[in-house]
Amino acid sequence: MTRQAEVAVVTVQDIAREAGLSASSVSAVLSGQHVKRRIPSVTVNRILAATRKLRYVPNVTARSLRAKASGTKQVVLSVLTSYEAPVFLLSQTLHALDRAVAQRGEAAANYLVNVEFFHAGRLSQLSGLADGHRCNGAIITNTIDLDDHFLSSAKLAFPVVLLGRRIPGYPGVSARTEMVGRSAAEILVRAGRRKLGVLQPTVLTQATRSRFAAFVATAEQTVGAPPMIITCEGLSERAGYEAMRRVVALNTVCDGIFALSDGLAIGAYLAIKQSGRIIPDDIAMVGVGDNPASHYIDPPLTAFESAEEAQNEAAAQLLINLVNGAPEENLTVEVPIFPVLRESTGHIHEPSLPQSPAKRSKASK
Amino acid sequence: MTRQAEVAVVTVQDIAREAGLSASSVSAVLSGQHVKRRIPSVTVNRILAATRKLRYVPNVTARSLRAKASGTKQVVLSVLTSYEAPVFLLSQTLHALDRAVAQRGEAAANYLVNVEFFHAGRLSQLSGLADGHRCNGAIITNTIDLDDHFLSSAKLAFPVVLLGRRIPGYPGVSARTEMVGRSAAEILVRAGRRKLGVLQPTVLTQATRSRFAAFVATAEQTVGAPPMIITCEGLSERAGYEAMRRVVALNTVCDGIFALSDGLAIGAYLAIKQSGRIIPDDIAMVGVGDNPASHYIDPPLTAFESAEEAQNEAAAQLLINLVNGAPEENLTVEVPIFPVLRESTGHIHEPSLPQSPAKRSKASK
DNA sequence: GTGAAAGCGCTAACAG
DNA sequence: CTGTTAGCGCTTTCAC
Repeated sequence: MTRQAEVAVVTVQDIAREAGLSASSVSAVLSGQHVKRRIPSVTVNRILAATRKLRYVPNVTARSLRAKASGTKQVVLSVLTSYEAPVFLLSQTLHALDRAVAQRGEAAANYLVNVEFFHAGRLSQLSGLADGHRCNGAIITNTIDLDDHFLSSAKLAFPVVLLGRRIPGYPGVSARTEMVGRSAAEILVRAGRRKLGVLQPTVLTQATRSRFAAFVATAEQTVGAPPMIITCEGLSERAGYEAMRRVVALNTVCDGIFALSDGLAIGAYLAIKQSGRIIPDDIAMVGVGDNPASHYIDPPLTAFESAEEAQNEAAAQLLINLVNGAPEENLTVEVPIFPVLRESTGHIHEPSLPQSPAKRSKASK
Repeated sequence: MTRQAEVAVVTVQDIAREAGLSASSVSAVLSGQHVKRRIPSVTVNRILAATRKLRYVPNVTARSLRAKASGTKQVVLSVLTSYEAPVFLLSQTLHALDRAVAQRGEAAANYLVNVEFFHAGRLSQLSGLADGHRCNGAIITNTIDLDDHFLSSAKLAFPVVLLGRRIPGYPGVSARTEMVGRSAAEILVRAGRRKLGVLQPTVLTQATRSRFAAFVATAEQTVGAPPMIITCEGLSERAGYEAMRRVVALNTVCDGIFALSDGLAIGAYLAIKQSGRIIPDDIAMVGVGDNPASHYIDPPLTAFESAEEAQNEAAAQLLINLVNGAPEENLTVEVPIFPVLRESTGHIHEPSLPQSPAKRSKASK
C-alpha cells in the first residue's frame, strides 16, 4: 500500500528506443557480445552513450531469472542479523550453514548462502519478508524487542529459525539464559563478593534482558541488595571502558561485576587497572558471550560459553530441513550454557585450553 | 559449459499438474490467498499435499521479478568476503555502505545491501560474477592470491571496488602496507630489540605478504639477521597462542615480535605470560589490524591502525558512484597507516584514548 | 548486422 | 471457486 517514490526505472527497452535500435542489440552490447555479433563500433558507441545518458542500472533479478543456464542457484538461505550486533559470531553461523549445505552432496551446488542486515528494531522493513522474494529460508538473530514483536505478529513467507531467542510459533535454537544471570551472581557471591554490579548495554535483547533480570533477582536474594547498574553505550570494548571509567572515579565501587557481554568486560579491564585496582582481588569479573579474546586477556575472564557451535549447528540443520519440507512443528532446541571459571573470579586457570569449536563438534559425532 | 548436475526443478506448474489444478490456484494457496479466493479446504489440502510430495522450493528470483509492486529493491550492492577472514571489520564496511546509500535520500529505498561469502581461494566459484545476476556492484575484500589471480584475468559484469588490496584494472582502496612491515621492524629496533620474530598465518593475503616481506627485509638490514618466523594456523587468538606456546618452550626466544594480525598478538600474550616472561621487558609486541580489543589488553598493544573507517567510507562512495555511472577510470585511493605506540613496546600509554572511528570521520570533514 | 519472438517462474487481473 | 492470460526485464535463438 505504501507506494514508494516511484523512481522511473530504465530498462533495456528504453535504451533501445533512445539509440534507435532493438533491445536485443542493446543486451548483446551490454553483455559484451558485440564482437561475436559483429556489431560495428559506431553502433556500440551509440548504445553505450544512451546507456550512460539514461543512467541505466541492470535489473539483477531479471538477469537471474533468465540466466538459468548459467548456474543460478535455486535455493537461497540467508542469515538476517542487525548492523548493531557484534559480528564475531556471524562467521560461525555462516560456517555452520555452509557445512550443512555441503552435507547435501550433489545438491549443494543449488544452494546459496548470504547475509542481509537490518537496523536493530527495523527488521520489519527488510524487503521480501512477506512475499518471500529474497530467500527460501532464514536464520534470524540479534533482534531487539521491536523486531521480536514484529515477528510474533507477522507471517513470513519462508521457514525461519530464530537463533538465540524464543518467540512462540517459530522454531528456534537458544541457550538457557535464565541460568546465566543467576549463576553469575552465585559465582561472584561464592568468591566472597557482596557489592555486586552489572555492566549492561542501553538496548537490551531478549537474552541480555533475561540475564540481567536473573542476576538482579539473585543478587537481591543472596546479598540483600540490588546490584549497581552500570549502563554502557552499546556492547563494544570501548563502551565498557568508558562506563567503567566513570564508576572507578566514585568512592563506592562494587567488588564483583557481571558484564552482559564479554566485550564490555574487556573494556572495563583497562579502566579498572588504570584506577590501580587489581582483578580479581579488588573487583571480580564475569562475562558472557564467546568472545575469542576472553581466554587470553589478563587475567583470563570467567565467562559463560553458550556452546555457540552447537547452537549454530542445530539452527543450520533445522533450517535446511524446514526448507526441504520437514514439518514445521514447534521445533525448539535449548542448549545448556556453562560458566568457564578463570582467574578473573579468583579461580585457577586451567592449564589446558578448551577444545576449539571445530574439534569439539567433530568429537561429538 | 560445465553443466551442473541438472537437478529437476519443481515449479508451480508441476504442482498444478500433480494436483489437477491450474498454476494460479497453486500460487494463490502458496501465498496464503486461499481465504480471499474462497478455495475450499479440500482443494487447499490437495495442493499442499502435492507441494510437499514434489518437494517444491519456490524460485525467489521469479517471485522477485514479479513482485515489482511490492517494493523490490532495484539496486543490489554486495560485500564479497571470505569465510576465513576475521569478521570484525565487516560491520564497519557495511555501515559505510549503508551510510553512503542513505545519503542518496529518496533513492535510498531502491538500494539493497548484502554480504556474500566465498571460501578463500574460491571467489571464482561465486555465481553471477560473469553475468551480473547477483548484484549491481560489489566491494570485494579478504581475497587471497588465487582470488586476486582470478580477478586480474576475469571480466566481471558489474563495477567492483577492491578493499585492502590492489589489482591493476580495478578501482581500489587500500592502506600503504609496505610502510607497515618496515615501520614495525624500526619500532622494535628502536626499542632496543635485536632478536626479532614474526607471527604469520599459513595463508597470506596481499597485505600480509607485503607486511611480512618488508619486515623481513628491514630486519635483515638493521639487525643483520632475518627474523624468526613463527607460523600460525590462521589468524585467530588461539592460533597465536598455540604458535607462541611452542616458541616459548625453546631456549632461544626472540625479544621483539611483529604479529601480522592483532588476534595473533592477543593469543601470544597469554603464552608469553604463562612462560613467566614480561611484555615488553622480555618481549616487545607489535600488531596490526584494528582489533577492538587491542587498546584494552594488558599491556595495551602497539599496533598499526589502518584508518579502516576512512577506507570503508571511500570504498562505499566509490562503489555507489560507479554503479551510478561514474567513469571507471583507474580510481585508486591509498590511505596512510600509522602505528599507535602503546606499552607493549615500552611506550607510555597515552592517557586519552584515540577517538572512536565515528568521531574521527566526522572530524575529518 | 539487426530485429522479432520466445520464455525463465511466478503472481495478479480478469473472465468465466 | 477456478482457469486463462499477461507480463515483470532480460537474454538467446532464429530469421531476415
